[in-house]
Amino acid sequence: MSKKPVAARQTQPSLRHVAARANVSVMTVSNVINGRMARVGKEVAERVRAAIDELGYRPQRSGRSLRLKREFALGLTVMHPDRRFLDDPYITQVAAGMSNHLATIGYGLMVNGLQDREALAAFVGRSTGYDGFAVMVSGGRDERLSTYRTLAQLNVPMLIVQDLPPEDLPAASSVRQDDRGGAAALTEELLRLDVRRLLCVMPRQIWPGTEQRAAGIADATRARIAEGQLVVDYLTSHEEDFETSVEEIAQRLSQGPAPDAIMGGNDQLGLAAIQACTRCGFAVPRDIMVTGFNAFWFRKFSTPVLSSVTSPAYEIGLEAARMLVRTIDGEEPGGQHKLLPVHPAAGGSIRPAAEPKFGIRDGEATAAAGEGHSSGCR
Amino acid sequence: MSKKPVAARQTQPSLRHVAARANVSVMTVSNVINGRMARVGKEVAERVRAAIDELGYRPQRSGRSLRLKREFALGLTVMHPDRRFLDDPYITQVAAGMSNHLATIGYGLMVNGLQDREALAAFVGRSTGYDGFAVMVSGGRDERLSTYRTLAQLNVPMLIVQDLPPEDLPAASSVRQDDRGGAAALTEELLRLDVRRLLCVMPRQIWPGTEQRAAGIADATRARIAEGQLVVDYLTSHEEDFETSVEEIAQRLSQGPAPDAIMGGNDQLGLAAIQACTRCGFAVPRDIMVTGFNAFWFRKFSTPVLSSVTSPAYEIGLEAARMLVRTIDGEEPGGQHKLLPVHPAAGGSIRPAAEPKFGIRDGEATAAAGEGHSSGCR
DNA sequence: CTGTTAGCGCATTCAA
DNA sequence: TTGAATGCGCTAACAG
Repeated sequence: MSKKPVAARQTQPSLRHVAARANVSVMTVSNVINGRMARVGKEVAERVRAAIDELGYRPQRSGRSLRLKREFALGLTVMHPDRRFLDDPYITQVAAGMSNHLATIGYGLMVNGLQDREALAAFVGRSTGYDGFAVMVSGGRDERLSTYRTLAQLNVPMLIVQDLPPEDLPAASSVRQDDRGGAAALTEELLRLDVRRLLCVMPRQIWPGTEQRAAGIADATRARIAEGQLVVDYLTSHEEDFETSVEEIAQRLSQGPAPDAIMGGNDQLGLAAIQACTRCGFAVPRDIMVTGFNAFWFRKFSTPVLSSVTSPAYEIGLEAARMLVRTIDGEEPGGQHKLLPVHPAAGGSIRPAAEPKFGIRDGEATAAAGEGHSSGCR
Repeated sequence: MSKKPVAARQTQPSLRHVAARANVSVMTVSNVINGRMARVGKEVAERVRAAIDELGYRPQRSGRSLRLKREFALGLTVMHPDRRFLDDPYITQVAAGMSNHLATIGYGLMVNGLQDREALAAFVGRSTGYDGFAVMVSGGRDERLSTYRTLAQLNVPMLIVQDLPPEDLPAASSVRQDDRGGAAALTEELLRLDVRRLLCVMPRQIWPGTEQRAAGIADATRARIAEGQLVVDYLTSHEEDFETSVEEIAQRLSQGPAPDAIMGGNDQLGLAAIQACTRCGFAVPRDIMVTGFNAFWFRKFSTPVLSSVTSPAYEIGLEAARMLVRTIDGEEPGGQHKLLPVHPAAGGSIRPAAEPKFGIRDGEATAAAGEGHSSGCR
């Protein structure tokens, strides 16, 4: 029996209400809820559960958080100039992976888009409410590092997606996909098909991943370029405005000597390249081969289906959530770095002979190779 | 001077630490932080601000939440069988709209995907931590209503996106786009172009919006069907597997008499229809006209660009957040219902003459009509 | 203008 | 096995 009368409340019932109703102390109710059945008699537990049901009681996060110094939530912070920051399949897959993993352990995911440094400052000044967060930042490396340093002031575990932290943030973890290796492997595959002139179309809006892909292409082409066996051209294009991309690529195609292959820095640009080829009268893949990167669902919207590289974005989200939670739980220090492999995504925009030889995983590549073939425009 | 010594803590500084450092009481610090400058001397405020900066203090949400009975966060709950629930442009735009509005008022957005009723039950049993939530549910109407009823047990303001609540939930609000009217207008436009046989391709996975679009098509065709001037066929197709959709539509095209137009229940299916037409040797829009719905960015990936209807999904997110917050603040009761207009999104997959006459907004439609024309495959 | 008191809901600690 | 006391960080209400 509680001495203090329970104040009349319009709001949610609390432990006290349940305790009063079940004629037990609040601690007993707390123990029942948290499954500490060793400390509660069976009959009492039943009574408590009945009271919980009758009152529709659900534990209130804020009290629990205050007591345990745990928010039971992670953040996903995206620094990107477009206000529709979420409208990017990469980000949504990471978010879905995080959210789904967190749901299994009773955590929530808070998403935040920061359009500029001003929003970043406001965010850092205000934000609490999670135990750790993952961050995805667009822009050049220096800009990104500065953003990471600012975010580190939040003073909770931070995990960087698709990028490495600067050395002065040893506590920051990271999860990346092997963009560099994947791009190199893809490039080598094209080179094996006698590509002598290659056009790389990179997005104007830089992300860490696209930087790495450019590096991978450079890795794979350096020797041949030196030998004079290969010419690599670059074109920077808006990925946001598809039609503009198509025109920019088409214009380039109509100017100089035609490339044997076009590598898009992502799938959007790969699709734009296919359209540009078609528009200029080149057949894909016969005259020009085309590749994308990430193998998102919309790569199938082209004819032929865009050959690409499968991104484990969803798995990155899962892993990011797992790593952060382990660090928060003190099971693992910060500063961990994971690199997930990428796999070839067969399509019809590379000449078929190439597909089975791509990458390490012969079996999978062969199995997947059939995937795109039925969609040819015959 | 605080009597109780401030315990040594590894964690974040609290008001007490700041107060001790600035030699003031906690309330003064609180007042400074909350901008109640009328109650604080100018010099003292400066000293407090200095202490805040030196300690890197940020207010802790849980204490504030506990005291004020406010979580300063909204939820976005998506009930959909695919674990990659976020991988849908409609949902991401709603989420971005909500998140961006909430950021301006210091609120957070928590996203949740529920794959099945089991996850739903777990969610309802556990979830606290927001002051209200928006919900997007796929499936048939009865299923959806049952989901809304279950979610209503959370006992915080609920706003349904793209659907109306059942009558026994008068407190639930909603925001929708005018799918029915938009689909009807689009259909009428096609009928004006002498369509005598129409094929509607609807997704297998139902959402409230697709249901409404089907209703709109029925509205617009009923009379002509009765007069024997029009035949409408229906095809249900997976939108998830693009290649399968293309094949299903192509098969239908090769079976019976060819339709004059194909209406896709969404943009994915519209794109699939264009590919199916091409594959079967029909020119779009000359032989068969094709439409989609929502006008998401990827509609431009086809040649010709898919004619569609612009969805205000982002604005729906903004409005959802605004309405929920107003209800939470007690400025407005629940049970409000908003319907946002849709607009034609000109493309090349309807014969050009049609575009300017579409819908109400002649000026806008005419202006937009040029948009798609340059991308024809000429 | 500034300080004191009290209590939000919960779980750890200790006592019965 | 159960209960009572305590305090996490914060702010409304009131006292000085």
